[in-house]
This record gives sequence, structure tokens and C-alpha cells, in this order.
Amino acid sequence: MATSETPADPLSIGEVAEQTGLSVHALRFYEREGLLVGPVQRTSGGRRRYTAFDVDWLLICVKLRESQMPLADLKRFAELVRHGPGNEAERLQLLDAHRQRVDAQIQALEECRSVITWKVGVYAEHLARGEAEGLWAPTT
Amino acid sequence: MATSETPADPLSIGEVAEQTGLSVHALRFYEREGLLVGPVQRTSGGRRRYTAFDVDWLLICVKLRESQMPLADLKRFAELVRHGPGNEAERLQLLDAHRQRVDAQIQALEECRSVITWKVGVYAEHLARGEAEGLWAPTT
DNA sequence: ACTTGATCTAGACCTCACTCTAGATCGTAG
DNA sequence: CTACGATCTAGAGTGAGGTCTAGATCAAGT
Repeated sequence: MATSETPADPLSIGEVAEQTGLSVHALRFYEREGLLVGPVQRTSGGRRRYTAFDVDWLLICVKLRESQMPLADLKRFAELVRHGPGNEAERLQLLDAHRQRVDAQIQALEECRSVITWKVGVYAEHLARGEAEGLWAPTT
Repeated sequence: MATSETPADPLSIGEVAEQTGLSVHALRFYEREGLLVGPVQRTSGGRRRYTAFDVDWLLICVKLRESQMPLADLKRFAELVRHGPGNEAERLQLLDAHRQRVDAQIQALEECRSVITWKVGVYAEHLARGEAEGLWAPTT
């Protein structure tokens, strides 16, 4: 899962933005909100230096966010990881609950998809027939 | 697809809220925003009376919203239907584009799901082994 | 030394999709 | 007639999740 080729090659915020797909604004925002596991290192001049660990964590964050995990849950998860060993059961529970929500989302989307597909079919058929029918009730 | 048992039995806003899962506030909001195909009928006293057509349309709206169609697109779709025959190609295009977005969403969620499942597996395994290992890197 | 572009902070601002409030009115049951 | 709950309108407020701004600083190239 490591993103790094060389084990230690700190990245600038811009580079991390590119690698994660998050904006630099979002990266700073996530940090302020306590969504990162550790404090991000800084150069002597005050610029952020992200380690491969930071980037890996952010990539996971991206996946969790993409699947609609609220920032509050993400924050809780980060806190658990930050506090180290001893709370793995809770981490597991948090992730597993989220996985169930993702499953539910997929199912819901598949239902939507079938409704949409059916409706697309209705239109396509009518168009194919030359759209000269009078059957256009408001909801079809 | 008709929800009505009796072809003509107008419903109150509260009943429609119950049937669609939308709040009465949301129903009024949708109407104001032009998301409905026709104007909703009113009683002499000014109360809304929804027809089975209205409800069917709302049920479709619910599905489209559930799959993240923005209200702006929903509004456009409503406008097209409102203007009647002659724009079926555009309706088809709008729906089909949305269907593609839904497919992409499902795919993305499935990817998320597999990342999460993998991580759940990591925790579960460690817990099963008695959590006495020192392997807890920040991102695992 | 100078210029340029990336980064810094604090905090204001934004969009989306509702949600809620106030104060009035309707309609039905007692 | 009176209560009471459901509904009405216009408009303000909310929460999530960023996004943007201003004004300063840093770092690299020429």
C-alpha cells in the first residue's frame, strides 16, 4: 500500500494535492480539522512536508470520503489511530459500520439505475418509432 | 408504475410526504423551485391536492435525487416534460448521462468497498491474534 | 538583488439542499 | 361555536464541506 518508492521523500503540499486529488485548500482544511493522524512536519521555513505515511493516510481518507463517510467519523477514526494500540476493536467497528453503509448505498444506486434504465428504454423506444404517438403522459 | 388504486384520488401534502419520503417542507420547496411538471391543484381553500401523476413524478424525483442528480438537472428534466412532445431526444440524453454517472458512482463505491474490506480484514486479523503485535504503523 | 511562483495564516465566504419560523387560515370533530 | 391539527406564505436559518482572499513569507532561477 506504500506510495513511496524511496522510503523517505517528503512532499510539498502541492505535490500531495496532485497525488491525492485533494486541493491544497482541502489539505490545510483537513489538517485544521484534525483529520490527520500526526502533525505534518515543517521545513525550517514553515512549509509542510508530507511523508509517505501521511500520503497513504490521505489516500484512505479520499476513499472513505468518496464513499460518503462524514468528516466527523473520519476525525474519530484518525483519533483512534493517533492514540495507538488498544482501540482496534473500535476502529474495526467504525470501519465495518461504514462498509455496511457503502453496501446499502450500492444497493440503492442499483435500484435507481434500474428505474433510470427503464425510463431510458421508454424514451428510446418511442423515439425509434418516430415519436408520432400521443402517449406522452406527464410522467412517462 | 401507477401508484393509484383508484385513478382519481387527490392526496394532501402530508399524505404525499408519507408516500414519497419527502418532508412537507421539501415538497413545497420542490414546487417553488419548479421541479414539478405541472402546477399542483388546490382546493377552494388553497390546500394542495396531489394527483397520482404528481406522486409518480415525485417518486421518480426521489430516485434521481437518491442517485445524486442535482436539483438543477431535475429542474431541466421537469421543464422538458412540461413542454411536452418534441424534446424526447434531450430527455433521453439527460437521463442517459445521469445513468452513466450512476454507473461511475457504483464503480467508485465498489472500489471503496474493497479498500475498506481489506482494512477491516487487517484489523480483524490482528484482533484475532490477540493484539500483542507491535506492527501498528499509523496507516495500517 | 530581483522576480516569480509556491506556500503560509486567519478568517470570510460559498453552494447545495433543505429546514424551520412566524403568523395566518382551513377544515373537521365535539 | 370552539378547538385543534394540518396547511398556507414569505423569508430566514442551518449544516456539511469545502473554497477563496488578503497580505506576508519562502525559495529558486537569472
